[in-house]
Amino acid sequence: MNEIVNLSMGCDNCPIKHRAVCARCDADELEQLDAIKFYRSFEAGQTVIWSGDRMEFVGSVVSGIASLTQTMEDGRTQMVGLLLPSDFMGRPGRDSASYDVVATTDLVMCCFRRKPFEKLMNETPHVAQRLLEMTLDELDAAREWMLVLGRKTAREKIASLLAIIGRRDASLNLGRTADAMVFDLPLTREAMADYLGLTLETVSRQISALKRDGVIVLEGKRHVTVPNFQRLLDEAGDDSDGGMMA
Amino acid sequence: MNEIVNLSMGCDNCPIKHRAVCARCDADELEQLDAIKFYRSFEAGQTVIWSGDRMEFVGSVVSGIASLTQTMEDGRTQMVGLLLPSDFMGRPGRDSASYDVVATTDLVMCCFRRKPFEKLMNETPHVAQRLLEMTLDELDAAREWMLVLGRKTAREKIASLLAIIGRRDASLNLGRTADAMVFDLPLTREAMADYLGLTLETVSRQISALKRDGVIVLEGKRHVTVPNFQRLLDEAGDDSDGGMMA
DNA sequence: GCCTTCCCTTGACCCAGATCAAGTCGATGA
DNA sequence: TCATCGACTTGATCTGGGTCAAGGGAAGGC
Repeated sequence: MNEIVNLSMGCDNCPIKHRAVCARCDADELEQLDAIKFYRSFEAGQTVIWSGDRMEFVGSVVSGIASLTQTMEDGRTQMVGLLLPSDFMGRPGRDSASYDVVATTDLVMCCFRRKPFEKLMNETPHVAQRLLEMTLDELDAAREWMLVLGRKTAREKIASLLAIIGRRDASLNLGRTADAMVFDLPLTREAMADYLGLTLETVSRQISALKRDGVIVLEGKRHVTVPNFQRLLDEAGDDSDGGMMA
Repeated sequence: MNEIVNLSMGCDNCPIKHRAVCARCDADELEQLDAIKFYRSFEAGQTVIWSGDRMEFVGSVVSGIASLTQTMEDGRTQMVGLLLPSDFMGRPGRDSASYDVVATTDLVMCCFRRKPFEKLMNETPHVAQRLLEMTLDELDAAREWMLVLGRKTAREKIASLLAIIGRRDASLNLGRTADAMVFDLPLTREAMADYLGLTLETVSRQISALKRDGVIVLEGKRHVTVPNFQRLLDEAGDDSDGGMMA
């Protein structure tokens, strides 16, 4: 695909209008944004932009998941962020991408041409205000993740990731099933390993171990049930409920 | 100390006026900031604020270094940020601290009462604009650090940290000595370990190894000379010159 | 139906870095 | 002058997670 698509979608019925970078905009500002916006969709596995490439647009994830990764010359890679629906991609004021951005699932993005977007940001405060909030949240998430990467064991890392994905899913799918939590993993074992600073073999082994110990129940390779969420948090080494995600 | 101090210092001769959160402000805005500002100094080792404490002020580091650390219940700690001169502490809109902030060296901060600062931020765009820029830089630095924590070896981690400290020092102390770089480590071995996700013994061993291999020259325990900066970057696993810091 | 491919699991072995344990060095103070 | 203390170094040993290797199982193509 990688085509500009017409989704017959406007801002009115946009699923992320309350959380995206445009959430604070008034009708007039939305109109200005509308003039420079277009939708693009990507298939799972497709690269949205390569690190170092010129960045012609910035934008919001409407649906699906994208990952930000950094790569060393010798091929070691570390995922440094996950873009979930409503998250913003791109840095105003910078004209080349700092990370590889890859669609982890099928992905739809609401894009803005970069130059006009920057201009608009300087002229109207609401976009910049919201972007500051979102960036501060991302910074907190990144710092939370530094603790995971630097100090947690492999088992704790896996439990932390499951807790984050589970919590996010619970907040989106209003379905709060008493205390049994059910979700599908949106990442391959390899992507999880890249996120957690582990190898895919270790990820697989630790998931098997958590399953064996009854912390999680697996159906197939991706469908997860967490019978006792507090138990999962204990395994993650988190006090009470720390650990938000972008 | 921990006292409010009068440093007979105004904004005119402030050493960080070109890089701090107030860098974009005009005379009028500076005056408004001046009305809610005060200086505080802390001795090396003193805690500026504990995670979870109510945050009465936000502010900029004028001189010295502070560290942000996260701690798990069992005592494992991870440093998640270093605040260098001109860096901003505190999150507008949040009323309790998310991390322990500790003065790593003697420290002077230019503080603003939080509530009036937030109000001012909503009314004037220049502070918010600058804060957004700074937050985006910090986010990049945090992500850079995630690669270090997740994928680098102990030796590469040490080399990365030395490169960062050295580069910062070079940019402050205009003294760019051809290509021999000289600086003092502002961190103990333990603080380095906390930053790098290592133990202090491993830090000590790797520093000894880099010294033995001629990558660095040590005088005493803190004074470092880097005869060949490119060599250090190679040891850090960085391509060319990546790895900024906050 | 069968073959390929991708994703995942499991086992055997190894090593980088953690842990445990003694020191060394230099500053401070009695 | 000597004791103390904090910062650091170095050695011996252990172990969690990496590496290498061999498969399994489900989906898609021919």
